[in-house]
Amino acid sequence: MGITKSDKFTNQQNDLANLFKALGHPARIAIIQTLLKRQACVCGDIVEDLPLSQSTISQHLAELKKVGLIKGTITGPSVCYCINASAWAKAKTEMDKIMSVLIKTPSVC
Amino acid sequence: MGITKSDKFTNQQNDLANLFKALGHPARIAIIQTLLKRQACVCGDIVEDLPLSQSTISQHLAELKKVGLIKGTITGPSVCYCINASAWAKAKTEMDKIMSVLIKTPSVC
DNA sequence: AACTTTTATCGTAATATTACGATTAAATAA
DNA sequence: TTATTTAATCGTAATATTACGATAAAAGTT
Repeated sequence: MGITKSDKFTNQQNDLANLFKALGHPARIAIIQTLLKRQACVCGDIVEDLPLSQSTISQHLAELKKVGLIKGTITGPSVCYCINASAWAKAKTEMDKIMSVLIKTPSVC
Repeated sequence: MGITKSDKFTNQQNDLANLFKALGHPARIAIIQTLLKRQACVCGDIVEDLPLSQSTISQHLAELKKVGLIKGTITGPSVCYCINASAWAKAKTEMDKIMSVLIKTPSVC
């Protein structure tokens, strides 16, 4: 059918998947890197940096904002975006939780 | 258009995005967790554990295998899947590289 | 008020993903 | 050889994502 059966999985599984999914596009990785590079992080700056149209960038920003990894503050006519450090810390904790076990798992086959 | 412009981004950005993307589905998170729980990790066991059909599970396994996070060994008529610990270690290193900077980034706005 | 700048949203088209049943292929068992 | 078992692949339909141009909305400027 093509619809992801979120209801069949736990909240923990869905949340973690949504977090990974938000980072599962090169443009969104690039946006994060741009936000790191520039301290002043106006939307227009990102559009200048990336080879995508303004509307597409806006969509990607919305997805990152949806999972809370970035936040945007309206400053006059423009919007200042930046990393939401506390959300990243929380995300890292969740990822580390599963990752630290995984790297220690012996390969049985 | 709807096609991801991979060619416009760096290999590092594409690789990292592909890694995250592979983990961006609750079924694939669940599969990883099943592989952790059971040491013997025959495909059929996973199908029993998850509320998805055999063919769908097989597709998800293929995606995880594509990015190298799991490996499968043919043992008779069945296939034994398991975590590829070294690939996870590499993935964790890549993720940590960007994550550790992010959690220290002050929120300017 | 009229204009400009900036970003979000709308409408759309193209591609990708998800899911399932049916079939195939490969190995074992009878 | 002929089943049987197991997993991958094929065919398909439905939904989601990606991307863009055009338009709208909101704030500042003249």
